[in-house]
Amino acid sequence: MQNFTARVLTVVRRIPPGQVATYGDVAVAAGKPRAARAVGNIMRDCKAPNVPCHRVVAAGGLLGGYGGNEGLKRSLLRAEGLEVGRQRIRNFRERRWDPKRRKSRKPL
DNA sequence: GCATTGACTAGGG
DNA sequence: GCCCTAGCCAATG
Repeated sequence: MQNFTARVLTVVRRIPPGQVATYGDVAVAAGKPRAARAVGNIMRDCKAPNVPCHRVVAAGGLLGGYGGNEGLKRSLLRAEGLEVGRQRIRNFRERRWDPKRRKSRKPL
């Protein structure tokens, strides 16, 4: 078992390109469905380069933030094939990462 | 250990 | 569709 932070980073790392997850989704995948806020705080640090923090957005498809460079976040997401509006992702529902699809662990 | 902060979320007006 | 409020959690001083 690792710290919540470590789990969150691991989860975010598993988000494939072209897809996005909300802070709440990440929190759920990390084991604490109510820690969306904490997830945001952890992202804020975002010191791990292997963690695509720009793929983590707010609920409803809102962009959320990006250390003050939210414009950059829009560009990155758009570059991955997402339809980003002024402050919301249009095809968010289609591009939302499915945490249930995490690594098929060979159910036997 | 307590108080404050913050890339959050859901609900009500 | 927008603004405000209450709840929740980890990190930091």
